[in-house]
Amino acid sequence: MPASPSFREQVLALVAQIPSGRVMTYGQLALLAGHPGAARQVGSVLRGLPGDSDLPWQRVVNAQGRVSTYRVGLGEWQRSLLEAEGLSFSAAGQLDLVAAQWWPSDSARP
DNA sequence: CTGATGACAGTAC
DNA sequence: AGTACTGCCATCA
Repeated sequence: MPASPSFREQVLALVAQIPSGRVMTYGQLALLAGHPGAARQVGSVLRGLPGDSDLPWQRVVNAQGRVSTYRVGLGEWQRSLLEAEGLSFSAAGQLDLVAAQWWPSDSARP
């Protein structure tokens, strides 16, 4: 592992801490990773993850509370996983971030 | 090193 | 409300 944790390592570490039934946004992960505004890189990191990764990458959604999968079909799968964890999606396929968004106890929430 | 890229976010219309 | 454009910033060629 690199001596200085890269942005990628930080994001992966944060995603690994997301408990079941909760989600985090890309911008939030970027902020907690120490690089506010780098939300796009968070997506790039998750994009490179293998499908059988141990990381709960499916619990990462965009600021709108919707899944931003880069591949059709994968979004349906991700949505099913989140619903199985107790999350509720609206008719538009969005979930209530106010109730579902999770913040590490280490960080102060707004 | 420079330019292009992108699982986003915020603002404008 | 939904769509379009811009800004941001870490990787990759």
